Amino acid sequence: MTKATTSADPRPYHHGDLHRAIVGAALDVLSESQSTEFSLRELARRAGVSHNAPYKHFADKRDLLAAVSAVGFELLARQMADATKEHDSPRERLAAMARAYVRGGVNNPALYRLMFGGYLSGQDNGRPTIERTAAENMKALLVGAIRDGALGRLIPNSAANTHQIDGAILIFWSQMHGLTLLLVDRLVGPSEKTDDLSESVLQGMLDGLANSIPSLPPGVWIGPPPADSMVETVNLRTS
Amino acid sequence: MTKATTSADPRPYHHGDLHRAIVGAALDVLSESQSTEFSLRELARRAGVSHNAPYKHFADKRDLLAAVSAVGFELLARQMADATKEHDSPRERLAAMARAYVRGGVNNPALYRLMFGGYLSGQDNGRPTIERTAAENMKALLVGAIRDGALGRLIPNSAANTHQIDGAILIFWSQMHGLTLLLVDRLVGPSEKTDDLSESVLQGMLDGLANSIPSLPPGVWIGPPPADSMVETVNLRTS
DNA sequence: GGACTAAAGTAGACGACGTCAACATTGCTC
DNA sequence: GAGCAATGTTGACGTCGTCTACTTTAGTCC
Repeated sequence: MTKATTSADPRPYHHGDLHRAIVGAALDVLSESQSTEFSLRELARRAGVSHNAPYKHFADKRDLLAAVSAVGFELLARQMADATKEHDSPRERLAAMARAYVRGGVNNPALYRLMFGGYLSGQDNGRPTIERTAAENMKALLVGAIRDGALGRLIPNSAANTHQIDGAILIFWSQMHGLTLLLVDRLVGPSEKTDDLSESVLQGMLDGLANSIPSLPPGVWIGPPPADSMVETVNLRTS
Repeated sequence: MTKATTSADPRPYHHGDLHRAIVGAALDVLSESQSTEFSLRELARRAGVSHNAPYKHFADKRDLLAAVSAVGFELLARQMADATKEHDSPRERLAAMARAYVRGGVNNPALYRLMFGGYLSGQDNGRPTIERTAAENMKALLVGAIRDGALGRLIPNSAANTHQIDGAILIFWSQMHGLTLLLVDRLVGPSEKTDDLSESVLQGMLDGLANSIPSLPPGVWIGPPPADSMVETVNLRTS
């Protein structure tokens, strides 16, 4: 009976959904302060909870950051998917995706940097699973658009074409990723022209891809690394 | 006379060149731990100096990080310049630059992330001067290669062509920057194929640029933002 | 319906960190 | 050779991530 359990106590001992509340607070802080260096304790404070409560939901700070990052990937994928809905031609769908992608990064640089900045992906134990699947989903969107003919011709989903599609995706993704980060880091600007820049960079890229899609060297992967490439870093002491 | 000043004391009270020593220690830690989260105190320890000595040479941690980042830019520019020396054709010079650029990032991800990661460029008071000039130098290298005909034709240095060159640089830079970061974040791999990937991505890009160099929208800048674009964020209380 | 248990939250401690202020030592200048 | 500015040291403060031990609550089983 340390605190009165009077009828209208607004704060019960148990929060109810602290996991979601903490992630939400992190997203808030991220977009308010635009800095990736916030403290776990502040998130707890915002959620109206003791500084140690989050540890019941996240193993450590990195774990929390991974959850936030995963939400970021989902958000971005949704924005890209939504953007394509308004268009029919594959070319325009891809362009809309590009705009949405770059815009997503520019609108919330801190979140984008968290997603791609590599607090995660530290070589000790690769990118957390929750994040990997979110990133995979995003990649699937691109595959669709390119296969449907964004490059001026259909690319049926055969084994041979897989390499072509991967080549195109690599170019597209790295181009947009690079543009986004240059904008975010203010090495290119101004960011009000984000859409124009996306469009002209995309145009230059498509001109190249329409002529020849470079075939990637064998053994290359795009997206989160395949599981077998991490065998040596996995915990082997389960035997 | 707190400590004996005996003849062969290996550590004099004054270090001699602590500034350089600290930056050097930071570069060491960065490439050893591959984490951008090292402590000022550890650098001091490595330099064999009290935890507060660095403050006589750097205003704060951010200031130190900026110095390290500037060295990173200089290093990268040197590697790019060296790489071009072995080649005559503009196309090959640009390709060598691309390889050197991507390789530089992949060989020291933590440093590359520090350079572009945005501890700096926080919107409070833009990127530190020391870094800006280093980044400008790097950009100048690209301008040279592209002007000299890397796209298959000479682009004389006229005012009209400036926009074309900037368009080409934007595409080139964001493409290589994006590829580098995808490799660094292990979203594309394996990194042993860095050179192959650089080459095929470069090829796809040049095919596009050879056909049409997109003209950038007016008012766009590439490289560190022009001084006048930051007027509003500058401290105005000096009046 | 009441005891038991596991989940969820709290309290307090620890060492490390960035930074500040006060002090000590040294090298340079007139 | 005195004085001063530059450089280094010591100790302190508040904050952080994380650990351990304790308390409160919700659900389950007889």
